[in-house]
Amino acid sequence: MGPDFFNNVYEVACLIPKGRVTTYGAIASYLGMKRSARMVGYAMNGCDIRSGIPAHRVVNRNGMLTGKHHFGSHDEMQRRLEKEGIQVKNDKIVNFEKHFWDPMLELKL
DNA sequence: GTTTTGACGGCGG
DNA sequence: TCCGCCGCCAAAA
Repeated sequence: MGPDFFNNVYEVACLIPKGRVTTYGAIASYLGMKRSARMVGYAMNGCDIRSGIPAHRVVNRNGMLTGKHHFGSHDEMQRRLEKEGIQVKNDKIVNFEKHFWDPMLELKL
């Protein structure tokens, strides 16, 4: 794990399996900053969409694509998710719980 | 320096 | 169930 929070966020994001998604809060919790979910979002804001970080797999706890405006076009995030087999309706992931990937549970450290 | 602003989430009414 | 307030904390203004 890198020394700074931002890099840790990026590392975890890259570990999200294709076709799965997680939340800002789950990542924050995994990094020991449970109450700083906003910082995770802020960190993702700093990441370049072209850097290869699958930021589209990170949504808020309701499974809503709140960060879609940070992608090239408004439907870019949704398109990427659907491309991985995740259905999105009204900016919300269908069967969110089913696709949810909890780093705390899968990585456990 | 201080103030505002979020890609959030928990809790109370 | 739905809605709104509040704590969180780093960056930008």
